[in-house]
Amino acid sequence: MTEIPGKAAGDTRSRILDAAERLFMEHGFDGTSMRMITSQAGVNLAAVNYHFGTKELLIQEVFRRRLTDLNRSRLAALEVLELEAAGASIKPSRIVDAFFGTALRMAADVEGGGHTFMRLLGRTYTEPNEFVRQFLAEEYAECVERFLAALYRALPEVDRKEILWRFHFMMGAMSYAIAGTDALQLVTGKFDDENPSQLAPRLMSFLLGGLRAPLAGFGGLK
Amino acid sequence: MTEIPGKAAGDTRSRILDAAERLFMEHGFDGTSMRMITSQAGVNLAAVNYHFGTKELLIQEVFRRRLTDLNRSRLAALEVLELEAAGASIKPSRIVDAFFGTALRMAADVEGGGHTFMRLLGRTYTEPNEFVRQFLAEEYAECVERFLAALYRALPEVDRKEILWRFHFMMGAMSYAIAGTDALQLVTGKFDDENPSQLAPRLMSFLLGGLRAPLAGFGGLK
DNA sequence: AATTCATTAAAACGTTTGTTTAAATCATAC
DNA sequence: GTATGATTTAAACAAACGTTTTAATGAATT
Repeated sequence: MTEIPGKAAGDTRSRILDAAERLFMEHGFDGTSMRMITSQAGVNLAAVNYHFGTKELLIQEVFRRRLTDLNRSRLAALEVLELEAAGASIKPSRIVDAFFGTALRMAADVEGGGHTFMRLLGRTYTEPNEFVRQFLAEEYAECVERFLAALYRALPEVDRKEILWRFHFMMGAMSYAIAGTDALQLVTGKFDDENPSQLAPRLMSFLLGGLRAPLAGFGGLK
Repeated sequence: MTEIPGKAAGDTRSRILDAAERLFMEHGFDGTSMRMITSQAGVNLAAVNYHFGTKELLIQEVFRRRLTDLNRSRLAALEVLELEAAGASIKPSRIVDAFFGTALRMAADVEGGGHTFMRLLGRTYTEPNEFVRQFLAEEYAECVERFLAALYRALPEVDRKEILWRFHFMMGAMSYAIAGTDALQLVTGKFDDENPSQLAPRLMSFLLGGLRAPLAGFGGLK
């Protein structure tokens, strides 16, 4: 049971997960081979299959490792808000912060790997791979449901379908802001020199502006 | 030079491009094999290499075929606005519509393939593949530069860096809204039954709300 | 009718893929 | 110290990959 420095028990597992996380983020799932992962992790090729079974199960574990904590933190933040409100209505901005702000704070953790993971997660929302989509949906189901319900209560005068759309839009803006920093920086001449510390307040303000925007369908469109 | 119905000259090229477009959208670039493309297109395996050279050049052609028109339309819409204004300032909402509205109108064209392409394009913004990112950046450079300049002129009192960020956020919200409809629909119980006709006005209203949101940094943060 | 050039067809190329096998090595318990 | 179970290692597997090659087919020109 003694932890040996340099090569502790379970060290191989962690090394694989860390290497896979970074490589999946950089090259995608199909673009990352088992050999890339194991050589980056400094372990034998067969180690992935030994510890995780298959590549798909490794992908699943890469997500579960962090996603469980993320959504637990989100729900904990929401519960704090609900307790504080004590039955009264909660400001939508607080709810948005509990969901998106929590993710942004994780994305700000560069050293611990949270930044890498959030970039990977952002890309995965639009991942073609059916298996990954299915897994993500299940992992998110409860958390999203709870937050949507909270928003419905906080905005009782707004059609629920509209809230759903706006939640969708906010997810997109955040995912892309975290994951797609490479995309436009070539066009615009790199502007992430101060990333990601300045991202959070800017994005939050944008999201709340979008959430509060007048509903479509006033100018004749419907 | 006579066009023969049923199997016209260049028909093979188009069949390949159409099949590749759909398959890339569904399975990604690495997840789509040459054999998947050629069998879906009903042509011989060697046809892709004969007509396009390599898989990478095929990918490039899939994008160029539609992207050139899209950005041409965007720039044309912007020029109309600038001519109408005749030197006076242009409303930011008009500029946003010229850029994002044009894309959304293309995405609404389901039969002509514009919908498929825009979903592919949205996914590609966060594409890990270095080669694809580089190509997209070059293809977008001029158009983005022109629109950013227009927004700078329309909002002279706003720090240009802030405008750049918000443009970035808007790109994310749109890309995700078009490309990622599968992602959350599993969670939320599918809501694209009326897609994509209702998407455009809702998204435009959200984007404008975000663009007009008060800048971050009031509450002590900077 | 013969020739020419573009296109299509079938088969094979060498690599790389994820996974498995079987032997070697390790730490721990008896 | 010997046995045991977990882990690591090296080697090999069939399958799938993008691409190339060589021959057959097509239509238009001379």
